[in-house]
Amino acid sequence: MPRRSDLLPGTLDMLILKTLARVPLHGYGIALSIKRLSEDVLTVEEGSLYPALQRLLAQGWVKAEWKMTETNRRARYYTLTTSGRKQLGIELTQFEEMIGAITRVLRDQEA
Amino acid sequence: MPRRSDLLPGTLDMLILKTLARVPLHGYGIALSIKRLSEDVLTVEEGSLYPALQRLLAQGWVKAEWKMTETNRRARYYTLTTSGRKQLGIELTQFEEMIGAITRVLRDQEA
DNA sequence: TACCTATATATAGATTATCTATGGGTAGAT
DNA sequence: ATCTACCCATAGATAATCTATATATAGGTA
Repeated sequence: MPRRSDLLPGTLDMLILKTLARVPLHGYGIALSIKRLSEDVLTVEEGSLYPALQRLLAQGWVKAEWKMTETNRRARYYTLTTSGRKQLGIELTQFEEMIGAITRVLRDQEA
Repeated sequence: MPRRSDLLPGTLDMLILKTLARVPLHGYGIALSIKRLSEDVLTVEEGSLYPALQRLLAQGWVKAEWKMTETNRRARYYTLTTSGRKQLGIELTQFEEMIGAITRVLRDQEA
């Protein structure tokens, strides 16, 4: 059976960085944002989300800060760093190049 | 460091099925075709290609036959089966849905 | 002859990203 | 009191890809 993923593997970090490029958010909020903007097509599972945030922290692409939410809960807010913004640009470029290449292969007519 | 893949993970089977939907080919020919049509962006490594072909065989989405090439070599030619053609349709639909969803998340303006 | 390059198949093992499952905990509403 | 939505996090399983390696041959060239 093929891998029925909730995400296209390799795109999660880019999606998170892009989400944080708009506004700092906590993990749960990031997942909600991606779900809503994707119109429920993309679901970021907790077991994917938190390890991804650890990766991004370790790379220095985001920084984290504990705060209270508007609903009065402890939450860890993530903010994009300067190098994170640069990384987002790199990943967007690579992604577009990949999609362009895949599209060429999927086109019907031979070269 | 992020995973610098030669492919977007999760798309290889679809690319192979699509390639075989045009014409039966041997493994090496499939890799060349994808490389050329993608204009050298996508490189299918041997260690990815042959396991993928085994998967597709095991699923019954392709069948294989040993033949001689025009250059007089033994090669295993793969042909898309009926269920393989159906599977290709499924994967194309899912892929387009995913890309659409990712594009919505990557758009600049909030919903 | 010997060598080299392109053609061709295949597997073992490492790496890594994702998912499943689980655990902990709180605010506010019913 | 209980429930739902909100929040964080990790362990272990699964699966797809890559790196490295092995084998082999056709045809051209030094």
